[in-house]
Amino acid sequence: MGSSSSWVAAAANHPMGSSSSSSSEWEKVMIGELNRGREVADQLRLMLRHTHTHTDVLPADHAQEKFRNINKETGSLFEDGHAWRKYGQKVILNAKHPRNYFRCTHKFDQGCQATKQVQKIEDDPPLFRTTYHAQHTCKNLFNSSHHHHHHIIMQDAPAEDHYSPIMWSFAATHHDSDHDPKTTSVVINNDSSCSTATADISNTNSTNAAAGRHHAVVLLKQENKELLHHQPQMMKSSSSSSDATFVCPDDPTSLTKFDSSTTMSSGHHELGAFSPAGSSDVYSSTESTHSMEMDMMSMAAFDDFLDLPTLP
DNA sequence: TCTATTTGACCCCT
DNA sequence: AGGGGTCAAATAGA
Repeated sequence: MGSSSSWVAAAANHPMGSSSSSSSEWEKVMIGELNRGREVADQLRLMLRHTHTHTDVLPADHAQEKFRNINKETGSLFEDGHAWRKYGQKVILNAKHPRNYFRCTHKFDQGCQATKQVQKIEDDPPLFRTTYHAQHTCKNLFNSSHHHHHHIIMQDAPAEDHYSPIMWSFAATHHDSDHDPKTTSVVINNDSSCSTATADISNTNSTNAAAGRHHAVVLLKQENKELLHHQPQMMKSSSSSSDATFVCPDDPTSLTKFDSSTTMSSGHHELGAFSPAGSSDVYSSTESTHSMEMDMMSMAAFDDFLDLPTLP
């Protein structure tokens, strides 16, 4: 599993790894977490047995080989981490449903040539075919080169305890152009322990922050991991110009917990369908000035998520 | 006002 | 001619 080895690399580069006595311990924790992740991934696969995903490499001449198309069939629409813009819809001969055409949002500002087509090809059970047509060349944090996530900076993680890596994924929309979209800090506070993990994420696209998607890996103490499933966390988002708390633990309406039975409309929230209840809950919240959505998923779900859109 | 989606027009290929 | 992919004007929404 390619992304798994990248996490080991991330662990080695982690500030915690500088303490030699704890680095093997840390590695053990990571490997244990990854094994658990694999188990959950298997469960996920079972749950999604209608979501059979296969890769279909079209026969093409060798000159076109680097533009191989990827064909995926899934039981639901899924968020693949890229910013897409719909530019067409066509009725297809002998097809029940129209074909939808998307191109990368960064086609013009970065010259990214990636496109995809999405078409519902079955009603009951629902089945969607997604065909990717070119590699992304745009500078998104969450693009196909997911082997470089270890550059995410993590701080304030004491070395002597057990930690679980948690992937936080959020989309941020800055309606206010005064906000500096280049750096966002996420602080997660466990109110029981007050342990804090901070991740700084660089948004490389300052002109189109609305399309930016941020990902942070934070470490939470194992004994606090249960809290994460039952109780909202205090989170803060800070930019250069202001600090804003966008999830308030005292206001349950500011944080919505999704489970696998929840019907979700946007592609972003389709991730909920990948989350078995109890092991990978997905939270979402909206704050008025930042309009920030946040998901939490287990490493297993994250790996699954990563593997879906991967191109050769 | 700015960005995303919708939808008929247009264009290329077979 | 017509099927499928893209364009772009109109429209929607934030």
